[in-house]
Amino acid sequence: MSDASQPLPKAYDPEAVEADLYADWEAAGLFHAEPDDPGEPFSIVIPPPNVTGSLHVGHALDNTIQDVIIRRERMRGRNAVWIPGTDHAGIATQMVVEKQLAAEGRTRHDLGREAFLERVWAWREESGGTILRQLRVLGCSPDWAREAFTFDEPRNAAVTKVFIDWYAQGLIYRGTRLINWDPELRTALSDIEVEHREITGELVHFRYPLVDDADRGIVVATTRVETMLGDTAIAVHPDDERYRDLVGRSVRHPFDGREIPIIADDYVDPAFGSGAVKITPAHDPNDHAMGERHGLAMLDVMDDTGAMSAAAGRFAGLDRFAARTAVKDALDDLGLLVEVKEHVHPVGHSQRSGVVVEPRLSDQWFVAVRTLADRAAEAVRDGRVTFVPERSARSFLEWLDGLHDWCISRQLWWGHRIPAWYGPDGEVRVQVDAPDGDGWVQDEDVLDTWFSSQLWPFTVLGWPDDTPELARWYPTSTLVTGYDINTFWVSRMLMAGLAFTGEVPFRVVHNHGLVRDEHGKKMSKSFGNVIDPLDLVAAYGADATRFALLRNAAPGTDVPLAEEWVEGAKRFVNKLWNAARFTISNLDGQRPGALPPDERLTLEDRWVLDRLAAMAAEVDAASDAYDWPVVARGLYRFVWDEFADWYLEAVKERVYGADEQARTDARAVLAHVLEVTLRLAAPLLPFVTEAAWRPLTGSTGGAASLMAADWPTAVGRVDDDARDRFAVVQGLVREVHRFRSQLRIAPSVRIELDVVAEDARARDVLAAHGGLVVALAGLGRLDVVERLPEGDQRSSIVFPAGRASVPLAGVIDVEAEAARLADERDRAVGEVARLEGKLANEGFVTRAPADVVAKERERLAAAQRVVDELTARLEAFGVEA
RNA sequence: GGGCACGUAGCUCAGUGGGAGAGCGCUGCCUUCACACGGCAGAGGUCAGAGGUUCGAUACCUCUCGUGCCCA
Repeated sequence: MSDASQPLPKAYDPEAVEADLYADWEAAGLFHAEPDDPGEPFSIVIPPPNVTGSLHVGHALDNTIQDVIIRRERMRGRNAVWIPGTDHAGIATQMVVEKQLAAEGRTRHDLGREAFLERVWAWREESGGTILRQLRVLGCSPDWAREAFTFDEPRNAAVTKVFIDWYAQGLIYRGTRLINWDPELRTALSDIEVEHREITGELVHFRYPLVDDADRGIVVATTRVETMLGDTAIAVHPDDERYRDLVGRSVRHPFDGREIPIIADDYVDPAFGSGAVKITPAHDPNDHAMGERHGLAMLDVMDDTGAMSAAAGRFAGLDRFAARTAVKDALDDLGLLVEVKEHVHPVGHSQRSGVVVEPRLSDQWFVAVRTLADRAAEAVRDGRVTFVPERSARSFLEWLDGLHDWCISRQLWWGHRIPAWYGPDGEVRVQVDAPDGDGWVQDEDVLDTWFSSQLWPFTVLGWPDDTPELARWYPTSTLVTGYDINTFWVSRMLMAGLAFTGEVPFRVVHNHGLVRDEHGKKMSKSFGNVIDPLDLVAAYGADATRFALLRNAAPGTDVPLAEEWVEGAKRFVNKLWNAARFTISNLDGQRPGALPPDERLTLEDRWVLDRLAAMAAEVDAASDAYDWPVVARGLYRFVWDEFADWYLEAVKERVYGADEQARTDARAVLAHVLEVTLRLAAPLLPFVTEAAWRPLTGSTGGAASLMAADWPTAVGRVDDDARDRFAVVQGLVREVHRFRSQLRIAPSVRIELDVVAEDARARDVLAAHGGLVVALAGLGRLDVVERLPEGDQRSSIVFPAGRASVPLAGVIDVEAEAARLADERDRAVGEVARLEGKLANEGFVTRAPADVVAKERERLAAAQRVVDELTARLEAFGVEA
């Protein structure tokens, strides 16, 4: 651990401290919670990443936010637990192992189900869960002892119970329905595993000849012409004059001679294409619905690989895309092809394999979601669950409203096997073990991974057993996830949670956005703009990586990230480190403790305590609101612009001075402010704050870590008077700096100043704190006078609370000085004009609030003063006004 | 087509019914005893456009244009 006797390094070195600090926290048990620990319960469950995954920048953001929340809640004294784990990622994991097998020239079928599963488990033991280990590098502090897996034993039993219970309640059923089929992976998918992408394809118009009048036909348009092999109707709009006389008649299928009826249905859009639509109920969701309305035949013309089946006649065996071309050519040969146009349209792709999904009739298991979704929606509407940002709730509700039954069976091996048994006489039983008697065969399929992860918030706490964890930490407090996951997972947890526990699984859903590159582009390998969070940690440290992510992570808003911004965050971390280093090295062993009595606080002490109070209140409130950019900015501004830039500079006089009492008092305030600041920053920047806090407090780590310190509340003290008075000092100091810079006066030149104050307070401040101004502005002398000395060897500085006169005594370039004065005056003249215009407006003076008008009048007077002063000064230089 | 979000400095973003801000980038000066991963100063903006409300609009309302996302 850090050794307080060693001098602190000049530059903060994350690599030198992070691993040790993390190990120390973990060894001290600071991540672990028990249900009977003291404090109000607070719990978070991790959105389980795929066991196959490795940490990408989206995970880094999601888990950093969770870590910030849980660290703060621990410091607030809550009985806080953060439960980590992974999901078994049915398709992804199976694909990983199948790929390995393919490299050996084998398939899973060569191994057989049992051996294959053994192999997947072996892979999981060895390589799975990399991502959780990577979270440590980021400083994440979940309760590792409670790590869970969606496919481990306790979760397994829960999944089976849920399936059996829902089946008994009629909420799970088996049926032949149109589902999304992945012909590559040869499995069903749920609606949400289908991504719609805009594709440029062809809109093919072709003619179906009428049965009773072969010279006449009806033209239809389609982007998937191969599906015409499965057409069982032609539909037109009932009000469409063009086709009115055709409804009820039939067309003849050009390839197999079938007669296909022409029907009328409101669903048809007369304006699209020819106004007539071919209907393929076995291969299109809308057509399927129409087929059910009209009792049409369902003709399935494809097999499970996406190739045309025997039902496709002469096209049998062709892949669906080859068939598309072949059918088009065949129609052309028959003179039935009318037109082929380029057409951009959305096409469903498998999220897993990337291939075009085929809507297909199939025997699958489904969850009837209507009643579950309605209960979930109710919980959102009555506020049992709230969303941050609130607007997320609205689209969530709309989505729930349109939800279709959920296809939960997958034609895979890796996953929870469906507890359904088929008897020799066709009987179906849903139960844990095989029914008595011979000939019972278990369903071959497994359940969708989401079917188990929907149970995550309560199964990780021990459900269905009645555990102390469940009693204590359920419902969980906050779920942190990207808005893109609301439909996938949040909705399902809500439905399942309400169904099985009677309570919502979490009280708050905090949505963050997606991490993008610095121009808002999605990160993608093909685009080459992917940022690896582990590279960031290696180069800039975990704290800087966390800070850079949080700084732009407004609720529900995408998070742009660029490597150079992380570099910027690192500079901030270094700034904090050096402010701490300065403080600690000047304390001479003094520890943070009580502040000096009020009467011994100096102006800068009172000011910094006021700023600290403001920052602490802002950070606290913004943390409650999950407004991370405000939290990050609040800390940044205080540490850099207030504590380091002004307070540390101001306090040096006392720290380096000879007055023993003043030095002790200054040290006390310094130590106090730094210590509170470190506590406020600790959830965001756990490493650098801990590394500074230990030498500051003399802590040796372990249980006595900053991590375990109290979250500061009601710190500092609001002090408007100190703020106003310090502003007088700041205003003058800034103007002196400007003066120097514009006249190129070297810092070594000690400027001497005679100052006239505008009012009594300013006079009082300048008289009492002249020394402070002298130190901060690098002056040789400061005298507060009643009247400024005259003379052409002097120049003027106008600052918000007064005017100053500077003897130039030959050090000044007269031309540069004249230019400076003219520039200053022009600025003020513009200001005067603007304000005069405003105050000349009758409406403004009579209708605006009196205080606003008064303020504007004061501004005008001040600007006029500047103009007068500078004009006089310019005249002294011989410049005409 | 429906819904949501968003157009403010070169880039990424704050912001408020009454004097346009930050970080990065850029320019100049400064190696002053916490920090050159630093200090000080500076340049840079018709706050997308048009109407409306108001004494006053970057902010509130309407429309237009543009961008992104979700759903159909």
